[in-house]
Amino acid sequence: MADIQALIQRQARRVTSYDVASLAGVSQSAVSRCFQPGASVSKATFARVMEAAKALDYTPNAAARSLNTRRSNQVALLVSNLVTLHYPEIVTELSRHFSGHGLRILLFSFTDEGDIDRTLSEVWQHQIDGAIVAARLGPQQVAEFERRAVPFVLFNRHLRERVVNAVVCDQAEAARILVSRLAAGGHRRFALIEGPRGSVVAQDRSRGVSARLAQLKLAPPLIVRGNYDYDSGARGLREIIATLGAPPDAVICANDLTAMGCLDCARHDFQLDVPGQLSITGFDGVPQAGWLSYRLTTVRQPVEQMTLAVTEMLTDMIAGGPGRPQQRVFAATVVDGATARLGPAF
Amino acid sequence: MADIQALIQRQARRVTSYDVASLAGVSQSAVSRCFQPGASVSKATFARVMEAAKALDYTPNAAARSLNTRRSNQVALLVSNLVTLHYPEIVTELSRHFSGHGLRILLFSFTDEGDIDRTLSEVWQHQIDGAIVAARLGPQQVAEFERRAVPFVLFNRHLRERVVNAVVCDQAEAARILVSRLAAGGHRRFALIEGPRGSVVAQDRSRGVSARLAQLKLAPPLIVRGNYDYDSGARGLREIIATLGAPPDAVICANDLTAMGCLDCARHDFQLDVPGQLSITGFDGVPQAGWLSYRLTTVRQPVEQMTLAVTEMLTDMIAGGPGRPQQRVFAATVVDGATARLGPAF
DNA sequence: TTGTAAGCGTTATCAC
DNA sequence: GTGATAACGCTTACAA
Repeated sequence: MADIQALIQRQARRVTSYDVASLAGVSQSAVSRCFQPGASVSKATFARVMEAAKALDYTPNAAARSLNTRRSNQVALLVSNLVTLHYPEIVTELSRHFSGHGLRILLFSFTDEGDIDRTLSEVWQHQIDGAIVAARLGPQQVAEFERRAVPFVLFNRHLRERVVNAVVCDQAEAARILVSRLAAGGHRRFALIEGPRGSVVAQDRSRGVSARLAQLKLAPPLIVRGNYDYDSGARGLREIIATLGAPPDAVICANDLTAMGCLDCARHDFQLDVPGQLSITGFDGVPQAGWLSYRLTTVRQPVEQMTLAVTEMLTDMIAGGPGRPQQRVFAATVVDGATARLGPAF
Repeated sequence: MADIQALIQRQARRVTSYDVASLAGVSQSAVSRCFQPGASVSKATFARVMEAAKALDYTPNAAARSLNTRRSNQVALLVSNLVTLHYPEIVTELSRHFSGHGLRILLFSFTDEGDIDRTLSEVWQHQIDGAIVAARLGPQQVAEFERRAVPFVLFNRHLRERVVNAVVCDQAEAARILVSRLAAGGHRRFALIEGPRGSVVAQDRSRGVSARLAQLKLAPPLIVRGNYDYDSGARGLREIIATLGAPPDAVICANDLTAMGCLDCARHDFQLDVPGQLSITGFDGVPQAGWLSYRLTTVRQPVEQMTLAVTEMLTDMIAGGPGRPQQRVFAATVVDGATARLGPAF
């Protein structure tokens, strides 16, 4: 008893496996084994060790463990804050999924995507077991991941140059389907409010739109630049109407946020009937798009499935070595809302 | 040169400070010093070491470092996903602020707040330097933080029993002001769509509303339970109207999301003129509340200031020991939108 | 099954 | 300013 008290006293100095060992009357390595998954310990020792551990409030020191296992059980999540604002759920979803595999998320977020190099140098300091990258990554940065043999998966990004591990949603295909159905609904004159220049996703969407319009022998869209935010919608629409002198048949917005801004501007500022006089569509399928005031016609990305795929890919790589790079592509689905006159899905 | 090549070859096995030392022709401890802030190294050695480090792509091993400094430079962020959905920005904001102090955020998120105990046992494994808790924490859990001498700050939570380190927004006061101005605007019959039972913030808001109404000698509000989400708004309003047989003068919603759901339901389903026939208010001041379709009358929490305060408090504690517990209270401000007839601020 | 002892890659404490 | 050397708290052969 006095023994326990003495040890508890020392606890301010941190309880180690030695303390537990001496209280339980076993060796330190026995204690260590008790805290490992498939160890070889007798029922009796295990019980005594656990009792002692509980009495002392002992928890293994992760730093020491990771020092010789060379695994930190930590995964870096690199996100630009654009991502967190649009899909707040992916951060917590990833955290939940990974914690099921005993992995924790170490967060690296940044405003300016140019900061990525500085961020990466911070990343290397931590002995992360892998990384999820939901931000722009250049070829030389990808090369650094490979040189350091750190498993990584890109989220909704890809490299044009070659295949790297990535989970993406087929944006161009989504755009094609959307345009097809709008065309089938009778729209002829299109405008497009683009996303920010730096975004590959935005580029894919824009290209998909233009490509499909060309295929259908329709006039190319009037393109104005946006920034993925709510205000871009109103700014974009004003610019479009100013340029054309009248509303087009349809405005395709780079994402839902922009579309909702555009919609509000069309209705409140221009008193336009949407979709009577003008169709407006978004991309993403965020929860707000479903709200009664919007019921936006959009294209939904299967975010939940995508985060699951990321988890699966990364944990596999961590467990079993590199394997060959693969890209998992998910299809988006059109959400037939109340802001566009879509033709049949044929 | 051959030397460098040999070392680079071995890099697959991980570059250590010894590798750098031997390449630079100095001792290992010299290398170590070069990577410490206020070390004592000559310009010459520093230069040579850095050159060698760059050549080998050396980065200090954080696990080893934290093993004997007893600091991981990691801070745990405990959030229920309610928080992340409502304030997606706080996660990235905290990450940004802390990274300015050389601290990284280790994310612990959970759906069910009951999971907190299991989560905490995971937290202790990592040698975190501190914790931010944006989730419900009971007295015994607070005690555990204290017993383990882990600095922590509660975000928008507090303990009824005693003062612990916390950054909060004065919800009750916010509710009082809101009710006062609604009363000054001529409202007499109030209804309240509450937040989830478990939320202290929601409770404070409810109590503030009831207390102020009582003070003003107005009838107590009709209270219906909600869940902080968009659907709660419509469900709540239907229940209120069913119970009263007619709309009240004002519906105070526990948060913006609920208020927007309530607003949409009032306008689209009940064809009510808001704020002509009915006033609706929220709490929080989320970005969506400002959108043209809503222009919600609400009460804004100074989230940015609050995250800054958290950062300051926690980094101070990490640097300078415990200090005495303090609570930093911020005031909310009424956002005079277009969904309620508010009286003067007097 | 259990104990002994050698790392893991740093930082910290000394002499020099 | 610099270089030995002892921690830090664990995992992991290897021997018993």
